[in-house]
Amino acid sequence: MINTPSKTDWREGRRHSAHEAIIDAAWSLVIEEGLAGLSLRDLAGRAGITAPTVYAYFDSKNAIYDAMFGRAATEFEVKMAEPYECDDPRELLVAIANRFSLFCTSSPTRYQLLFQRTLPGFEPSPESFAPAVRALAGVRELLVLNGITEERHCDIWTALIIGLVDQQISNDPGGDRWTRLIDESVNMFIAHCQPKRGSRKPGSRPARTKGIST
Amino acid sequence: MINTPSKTDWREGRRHSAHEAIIDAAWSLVIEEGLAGLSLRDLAGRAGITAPTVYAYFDSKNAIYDAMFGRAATEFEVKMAEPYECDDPRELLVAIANRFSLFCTSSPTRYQLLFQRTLPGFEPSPESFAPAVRALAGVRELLVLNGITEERHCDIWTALIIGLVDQQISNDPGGDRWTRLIDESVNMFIAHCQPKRGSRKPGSRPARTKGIST
DNA sequence: GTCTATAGCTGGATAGAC
DNA sequence: GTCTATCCAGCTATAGAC
Repeated sequence: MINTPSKTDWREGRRHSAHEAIIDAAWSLVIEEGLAGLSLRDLAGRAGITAPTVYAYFDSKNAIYDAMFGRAATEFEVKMAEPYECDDPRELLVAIANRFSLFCTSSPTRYQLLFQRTLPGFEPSPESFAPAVRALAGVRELLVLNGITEERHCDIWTALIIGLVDQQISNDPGGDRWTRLIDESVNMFIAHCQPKRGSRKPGSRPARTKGIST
Repeated sequence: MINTPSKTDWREGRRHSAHEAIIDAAWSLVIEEGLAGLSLRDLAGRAGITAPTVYAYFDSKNAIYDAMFGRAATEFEVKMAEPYECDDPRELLVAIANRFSLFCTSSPTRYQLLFQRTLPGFEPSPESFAPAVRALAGVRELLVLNGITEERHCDIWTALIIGLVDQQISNDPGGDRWTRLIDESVNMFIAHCQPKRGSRKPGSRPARTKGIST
């Protein structure tokens, strides 16, 4: 259903199909009412249609969540793929962590849908999930640039950044009590993963890549 | 309501009041159906009573969540306060992190209620929250034992451990991909917070305590 | 595609007899 | 305290006219 936009030009002609307008309304609604507060009535009202009309575009409520997930994942990929202004590998790591943090804190609801699995019975489709996977592969590349290739170090990285973001959103929403610790945390992380680094060029560290792939 | 057990012996005589039995049923239900899947009908059925009878013990559904939160917080306090078998401050940190991790992963639903705020419109009462605060104060003490007193270091600690637990529960439920990294992560953390420590006795490091209290 | 109307269900919460 | 019966609100989803 999502992949069959009925041949009308929903990309060239109007730039904004009814399909997209519904997802617009859905996002504006869940940002106010929470992820679980999405009802088809309210959604339709906000989109300027009636509830049954929604079913002309989506098969079910979960299909709407899936489209919302897909948009969020695409936004994630686009945001993370923007060019960086620095070259130093360490600063790149700080930059990507800050960018990730900003992406998450700027919309906790989006963060909740993308990275926490709180909706009962909802699983994103592979198509909606794909952009997020690509974005995370980009993160992995930056770690490699810093000579960090071991699986467990990558896992510590993701845990560290997610932990900072999670604490920020949960315990100091709107503030910066945890996000301001990103720079220091990256230093801690790098110092651990590159203990013997002096002034050598990064990326030249021979590290065996053991462990499973993600 | 919780603090007025109507004078009957709900601690000596039967060891298990009806009040407690309902919370038992509530927990067994949400563990199967998820936190949001708690309905008064199902709950009553599981407790061997009818739905209206629940209102003889709790004023509302949120009051039930609050009692569930209170029990979880007490379990948390009890578990974290158990004596440790080691004396070395670093090993104490590893032990407490592992204990916390085990507590969370052994019941993701309980973790979700206690540490993630996912229930719309529910806020635990101060009385239910108190045990969790006391338990976290114990964690702080262990950090001080390691000479870690600065606010930002404590915040990095909580973020790091929460991040490991969160990734474990979200991306490898039932496994140990992230929890097995606790020991190494504690090393990373301590190396950062105690950079100049040689063989000096821990706890004697003079550190100014700046920052707000929690 | 969009509407009105409504089915069918589940939820929290209450009334009142016993 | 516990029950039966019920209210009322909300939800997803469908039927069928236009």
